[in-house]
Amino acid sequence: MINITLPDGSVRSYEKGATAMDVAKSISEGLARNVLAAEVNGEIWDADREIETDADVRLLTWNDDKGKFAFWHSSAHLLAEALEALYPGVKFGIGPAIETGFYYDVDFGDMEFSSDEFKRIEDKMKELAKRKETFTRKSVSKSDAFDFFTEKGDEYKLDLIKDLEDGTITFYTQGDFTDLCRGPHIPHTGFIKALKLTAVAGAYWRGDETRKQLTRIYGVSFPKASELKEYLHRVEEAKKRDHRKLGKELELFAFSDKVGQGLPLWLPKGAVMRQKLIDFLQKAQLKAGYEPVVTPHIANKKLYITSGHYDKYGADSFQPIETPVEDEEFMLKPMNCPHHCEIYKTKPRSYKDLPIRYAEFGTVYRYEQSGELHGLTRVRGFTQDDAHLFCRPEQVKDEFKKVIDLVLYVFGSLGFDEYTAQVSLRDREDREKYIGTDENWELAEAAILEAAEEKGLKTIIEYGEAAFYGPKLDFMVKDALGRKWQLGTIQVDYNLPERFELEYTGSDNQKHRPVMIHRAPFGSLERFIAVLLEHSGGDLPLWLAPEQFIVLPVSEKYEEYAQNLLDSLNNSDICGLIDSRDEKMGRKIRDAELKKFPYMLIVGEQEVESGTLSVRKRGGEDLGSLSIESFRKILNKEINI
RNA sequence: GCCGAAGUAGCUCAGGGGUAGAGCACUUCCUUGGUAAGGAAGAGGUCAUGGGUUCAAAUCCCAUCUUUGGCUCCA
Repeated sequence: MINITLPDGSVRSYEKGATAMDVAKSISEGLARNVLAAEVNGEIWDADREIETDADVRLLTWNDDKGKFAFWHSSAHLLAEALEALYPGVKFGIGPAIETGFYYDVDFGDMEFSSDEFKRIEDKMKELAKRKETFTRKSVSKSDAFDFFTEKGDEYKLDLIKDLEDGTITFYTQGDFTDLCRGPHIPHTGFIKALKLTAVAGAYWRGDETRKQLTRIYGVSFPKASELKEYLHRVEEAKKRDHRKLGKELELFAFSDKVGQGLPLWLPKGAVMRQKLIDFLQKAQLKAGYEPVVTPHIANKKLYITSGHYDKYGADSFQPIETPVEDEEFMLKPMNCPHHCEIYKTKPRSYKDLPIRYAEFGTVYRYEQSGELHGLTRVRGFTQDDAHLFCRPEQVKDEFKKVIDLVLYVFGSLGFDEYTAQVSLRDREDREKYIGTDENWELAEAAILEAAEEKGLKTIIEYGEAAFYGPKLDFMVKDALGRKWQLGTIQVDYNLPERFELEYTGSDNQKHRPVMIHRAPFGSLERFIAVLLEHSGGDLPLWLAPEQFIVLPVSEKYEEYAQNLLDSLNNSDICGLIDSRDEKMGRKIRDAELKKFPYMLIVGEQEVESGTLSVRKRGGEDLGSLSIESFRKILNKEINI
């Protein structure tokens, strides 16, 4: 007999070799029907894998992320089984579960694969699912595993086996399909009641551009048809918050083929909103001791040769602009840092001057691959809310902490409470690609980790994600569809001061090298606005809305009253307009709601007589009749963030 | 850049080898109104661009451009 301890602390006895499924059955039939896998002593197991010793067991269902993971991973196997049945000779790469759903990378050989095939494959998957095929686990030796896939002719699986340790290799079989797999899997394919293939894409084998590109087929699956329906509904709802759609509807920005791809045009309302964000941050930065500077959009190529950027990115950048007469070459500015270094160098610096903080809303241009461009989140011309801090080495940590405060202030003011703070360090092995000494890197990495720790920031550490010149701390926020984007960034740089030979005179009257910190709380205005739109669904906070209110006269008889109201409310912070169309109130309100005006001011006979205005908030809340003064107070209170 | 998908009126989209369609928006007229669409009439398109096939191409084929889902990249 063995003792199984459940999460609630209760202990039950079972025959040796009992499975998690047996445990579930002993509790209730209903639970047994829903068990997808189990956590046995912290390890995820198949529900039907025999337990030989005393163990802590947690049963996993659809309500556990790990249960979903097993479910989707099994769905990937089901996809592979269907593909093998429909396209004999197809070869398989990897087929994991992802955050939502699963994919499988496959090599169709010479066949061109398109999403037109989805229906056929889905039907086959459903047919196989109905057979309730069990997933059978089997341990195999490395040589047997080699033999199996050599005979099958699947070089991708052989490539994977090559890196596995003998004795740890397992196969899973369902129906006629056998895959190299660590598991675990759900009890049988019948659990998969609803599924949909969602996308097809090219993906390089092992993520390596130089290797063969496989066909990646994405899908989602669910234990109930209603959940698939709900999922598809959620996706549709998320698309309504897409910043590209909102940008068009709210007339914030546009693109033009003639201007060029990835080069956003800011329309009047978008430009107002953008300027408000700039003013907001500028104010906070002035308070925090930053000094604004301005630098040109082009610079001599020599500047980037000095900075090292030309060597690193020159070939993949917009190419130099040549002057008509002299033999000179200029580059479009891809970043502001070298310019700020030159500003630092305009006069000798003392240790007493540091830290120096130069800030610039600097527009930069980068040649991004055409396939990478995406709305406002990935563009070729964008404005960074950039600043460079020059400080003494012992000031790095303190400055870093102040920047964290500023980033959190910005995020807090705009309602980004769900972000990931990612510390990007060097690759653990490959250190070729980084410039600067090991010693400096270690100092910088330690400074970031300590600053984040002292600020109580919950971070995740990514090795190999550092910039080539230094480690960084990035703040990532998800868009409507769950894609992660980097917004705020703080980066330590020991390299540029070296290359530009920046100096200050220390208290010892000796020359010393300052440390540089790059930072941008928004990241770029473009990307920040994109993510802000997706989070707010276009319902911008009052202070950021391009137009705060719209006056809706009940008929043209009240036009003059409306105009007087508008004149007395408009000022530098508050701006509105009148809807004087010959339309009924219902229509005017509907249109104002669609345009996301924070406030609608209805004026008709009652208001004219009493000298008031009737206030409706965006979304429908009726604040009733107010005097102009009390409405102005409401606006001012809400706007002073 | 690579693998898929798409491009028809200002917007959202239907259609599809034989004279280009709808709804909304727009213009004019009627209506003078009270918290999410009042009514009528009108105007609006080289069906992304360039080639090809055909008696005939928006429709079929090829190329290019742009958008888009991924991959790789991201100073």
